[in-house]
Amino acid sequence: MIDIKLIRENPEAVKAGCRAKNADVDIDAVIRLDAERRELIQKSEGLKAQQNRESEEVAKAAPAERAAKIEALKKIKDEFRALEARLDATSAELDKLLRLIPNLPRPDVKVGKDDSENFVISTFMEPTKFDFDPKDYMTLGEKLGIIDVERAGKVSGARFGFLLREGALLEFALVQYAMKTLLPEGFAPVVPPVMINEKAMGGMGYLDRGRDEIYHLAEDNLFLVGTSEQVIGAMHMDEIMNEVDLPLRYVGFSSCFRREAGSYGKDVRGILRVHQFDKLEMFSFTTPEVSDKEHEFLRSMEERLLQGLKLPHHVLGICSGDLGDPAARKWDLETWIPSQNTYRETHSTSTCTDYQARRLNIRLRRKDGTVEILHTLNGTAFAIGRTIIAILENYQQADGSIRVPEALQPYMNGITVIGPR
RNA sequence: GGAGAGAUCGCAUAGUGGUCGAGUGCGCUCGCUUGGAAAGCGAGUAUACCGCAAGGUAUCGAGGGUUCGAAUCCCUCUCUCUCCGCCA
Repeated sequence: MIDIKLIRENPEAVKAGCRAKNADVDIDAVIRLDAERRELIQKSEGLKAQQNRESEEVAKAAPAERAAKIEALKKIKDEFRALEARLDATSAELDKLLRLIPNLPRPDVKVGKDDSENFVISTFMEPTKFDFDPKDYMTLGEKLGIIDVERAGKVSGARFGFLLREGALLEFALVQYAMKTLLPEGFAPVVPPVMINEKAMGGMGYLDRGRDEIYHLAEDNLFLVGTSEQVIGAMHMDEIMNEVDLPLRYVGFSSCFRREAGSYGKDVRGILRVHQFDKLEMFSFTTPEVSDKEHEFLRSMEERLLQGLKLPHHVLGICSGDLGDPAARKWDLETWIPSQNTYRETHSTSTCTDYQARRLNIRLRRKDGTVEILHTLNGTAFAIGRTIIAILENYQQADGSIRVPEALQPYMNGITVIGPR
């Protein structure tokens, strides 16, 4: 949610931001409803004040006058209730519209209509070259017995997978490697719940849009998280943090669940796009003035993690039209996938400025005692499945075996090459 | 899953229809005192919204109801704790 004051004071800037994000929202209606709401507040609170005042007099009144006073107050009570009903309706309507307004892009974000206008910022390493015919990760993974989607189909259905043996070990190695890299930077590790309630999921804004991506456990009214970002953000809702405790950084490890509704036909084979995968996610709470710097920092962490694995990748600047609602700026890291002869998204980092925090009511108390909304940011440390895909394909050898990236070797129980069984 | 108890201002507690947005203690902040500190003394110590301001309104787990008036009475829900069952 953006700040209503911003709309009052600078509606043109908000309209421009919505245009840049291809969001069709009626800002003028918001302004009208806001004015109406404030007028109703003044009227109803004035009436309430009168009622409160005169109610007190009832207690002091002589018994003879009491009945008459109470009779008069009954009228005020009815009037107040009518006004209150109008106020509630107006507020609800305003709130509904307000929630549809996306976060505004930061000034440095390129304006563009969709992903075709995203642009490469930097590139690390040349695409991997092979002096043999490289295979795709599924061919490699199945042959090595470390990925099994066929049996996953048997027990779960399409878009699930088993990671087995060295495949599973790679997951834990990635976790260890990421922790070793991130903990010295002040990230607190966290294993969050993956089932969250309606308030938390709604607070993160995922129920207004994209609801059909989310698994809902109807019997218990719980939702499966699509990313630990949803839990880590919500875990501090309705809290006021002290300025001295910021930035507060977490690195969360969790399974992530996505229905992938509407992605039929895309990436159907293998484990690139599945209903369940594990992910390490960075999350920061910061003061507003340092959030842009923190965003750069999260991106630098992502680059460091990928560079340590020596995986070819590039950094993509996401244009305004391709930003999600909460994001004010986003960078994606795409890693080279030889079998597809292209880069695929493995990492993404966004600053949500105060957009999520306002909905979640997460604030900061300055040293001088003033209170304001803080900023939230998130970034992928590793989407494990996709990173394993990139490792298998880029580190494959002519005989179908896989070299283990040096950075992961300390965590692989002595395994340096994953060979056929 | 069964039975019971509870949820008040950072913490601990008081408060059963009007003088309660709310007392007391602890904590914290500032001041006095001191060579310095402790103790002691004094003052302060929530958030949001509306309003140019004065000020007003709301919030005692959440939502609804009764009443001229609700922390206090009624209903629903959530969470916490204890015992039993089950379990990693």
